[in-house]
Amino acid sequence: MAYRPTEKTKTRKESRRILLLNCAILQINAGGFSSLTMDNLANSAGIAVGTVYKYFDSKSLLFVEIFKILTEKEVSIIREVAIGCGTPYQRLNEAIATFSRRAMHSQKQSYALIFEPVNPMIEIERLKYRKAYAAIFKQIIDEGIAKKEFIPQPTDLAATAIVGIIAEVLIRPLTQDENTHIENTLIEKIQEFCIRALTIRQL
Amino acid sequence: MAYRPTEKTKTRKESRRILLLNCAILQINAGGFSSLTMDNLANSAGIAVGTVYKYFDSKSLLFVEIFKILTEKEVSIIREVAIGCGTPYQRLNEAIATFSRRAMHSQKQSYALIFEPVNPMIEIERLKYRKAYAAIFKQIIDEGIAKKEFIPQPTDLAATAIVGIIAEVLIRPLTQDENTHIENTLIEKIQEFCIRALTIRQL
DNA sequence: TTAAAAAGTGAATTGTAATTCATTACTTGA
DNA sequence: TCAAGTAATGAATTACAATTCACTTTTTAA
Repeated sequence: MAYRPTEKTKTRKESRRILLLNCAILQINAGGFSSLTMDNLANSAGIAVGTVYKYFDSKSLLFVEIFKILTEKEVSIIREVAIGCGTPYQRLNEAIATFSRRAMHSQKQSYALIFEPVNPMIEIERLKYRKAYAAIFKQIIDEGIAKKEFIPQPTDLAATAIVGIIAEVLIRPLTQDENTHIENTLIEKIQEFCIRALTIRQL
Repeated sequence: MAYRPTEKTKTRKESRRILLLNCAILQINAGGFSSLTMDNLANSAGIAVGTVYKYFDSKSLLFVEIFKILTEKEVSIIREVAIGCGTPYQRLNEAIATFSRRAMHSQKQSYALIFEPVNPMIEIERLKYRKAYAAIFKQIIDEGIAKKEFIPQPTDLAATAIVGIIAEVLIRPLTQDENTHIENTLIEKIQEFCIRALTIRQL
């Protein structure tokens, strides 16, 4: 005999949820996960703290959802490149370059996704994220070995190693915010290092 | 006309300080940095919380001191190996193996030192720690290039890459505590991957 | 209009752990 | 033995942010 949620309210609710996610992502891109509190999220979205809890049961769940949104996007972009055209050699180089370029263009975000200290729940997601990257590299490497472009080797390890190299060489230095100067030949150097480890070279 | 600290009291104070550090390290080895609170530290040392503050001005400073103790030890062990006898090739392999073996033998500790989420003050120390490792690898690689054992290449990057590889391939999997089975050929595989990236191979 | 349901509010509560500090207990040299 | 200085104590305080909840406002359908 009374109130029932209608299309209109459902739509409004959904768009508010998205607004909240967007505000949260903006904040994370500006100052990392540690800078996002339920209070400042409510503020920036222009609603009350209590209301945030109508949309997300807890901060942890909110964080996990955001983490998944951001990482799934990144992973899918690299996956596109990886299954694109070209030889395994070319696609590996392209995948490394794309991963690196994107990291350099949103430094705060990639630091947050790869390195920033987070709670255990997100740390679990982070592991999946890194594994997803490795799986992509592994596929390219397997194919490259099949085509005799790459040396036979444990491909799981090689793929994981590449993720480690990019993280350590390119993303970790972003800790020292801003002033870090990254040479624009760095990506090429990373590619060359990885390729040397993978390919058969002619003398 | 009265009390002055004597040798005896100074000695007692120093040994208590060391006791506290040891208790703290035990706790960290058992459950990581996150498991150490000022309360349980005081408990395990058998003293009152307030007393801990007579020895360490804050938890952050205590943590930094512990972090330095642990990492300086690790780094100095690898450094020994690195400046030991043998060709650059041999010493690189030995340095990688030592780093890896030590990590595998004290899993909780190496995870804590390399990956565990920590406060910003320790994160700064961690960066120095990783750089110290890289510096050791760099020295070996530079020498190897001079002796034509390794291919000329940006050695800073190669050294950092090796740290990234070991961290990602070997230490990060330790996150999933205990049950993680690590093959005992893993170290060899890491060595082979790194060597391929560095050396000139005969066909 | 109106009553029921849902959504929104924000001050108050809770949880957790670091840190303080008034008080008590030792140590020392006279 | 005593007075002065130092060390130890641990309950109370502080800090900080997540979370709750009694209350108000909005929305809907009869």
